[in-house]
Amino acid sequence: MMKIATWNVNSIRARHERLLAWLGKHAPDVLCLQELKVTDDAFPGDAIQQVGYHAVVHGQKTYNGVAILSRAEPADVERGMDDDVDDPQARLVSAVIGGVRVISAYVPNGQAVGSDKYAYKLDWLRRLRDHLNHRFSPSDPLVLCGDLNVAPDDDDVAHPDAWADSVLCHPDVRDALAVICDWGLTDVFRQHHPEGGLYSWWDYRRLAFPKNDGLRLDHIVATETMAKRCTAAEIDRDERKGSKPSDHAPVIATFGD
DNA sequence: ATGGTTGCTTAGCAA
Repeated sequence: MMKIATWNVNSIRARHERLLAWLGKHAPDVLCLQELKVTDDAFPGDAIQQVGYHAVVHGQKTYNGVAILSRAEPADVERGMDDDVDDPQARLVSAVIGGVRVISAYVPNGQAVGSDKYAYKLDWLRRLRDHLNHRFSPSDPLVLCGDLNVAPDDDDVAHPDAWADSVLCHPDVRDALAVICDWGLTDVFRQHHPEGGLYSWWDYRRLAFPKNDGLRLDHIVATETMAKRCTAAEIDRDERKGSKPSDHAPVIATFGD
């Protein structure tokens, strides 16, 4: 059994205590993190090691930054994408853990449709598809986890009309994510929750969480061999409660042997 | 009610 989780912590400094508590409570085999907002040297690797986890870190000051925590030792670590683009933003890291290629991704938000940041988002998603194609095979045991900053369907959005054609829901970003999944990846959360109406992100503003005015932006997508092994998936909504939560809740998937 | 939050870094940006 292998429990793989993903969580956009929105600053690992601000979420240090919550992260350690969460690891203790849920004991995942793997936890992909996004939005660390620290450089590698400021990552709390010692505290994480003390609770039994290895850490592979691709950090960045102030913005972005991704990591993979794992009980088993990680191998074949890759940072960023293997392409010609000189991209200073730390948004992708991957490693092989227990024979499974695990990728932690923080897809650009895109800010506003039509902006430079939006163009970068679409290009980044296109590059990710090319990277998968170039580096890996759909027949590999592979799991892509992260804040993908796309709500795949209207039933992943509490108020789809309010978010229509936003950077999180625009047909262009939904298509770009579909192109990635067409490579050979299945949304394992959706596999276990076809009903919709379940969210992983709620804006800090406007009482969005108490009103459950959320979107499902954080995903675990897996190649067929892994999707077939996935026995359960959940969003840990409780982690969004209480004092000083991240605006994202963790997503957890369980894989049988 | 034309709003509201958080984090990083210090007044403005990003989400």
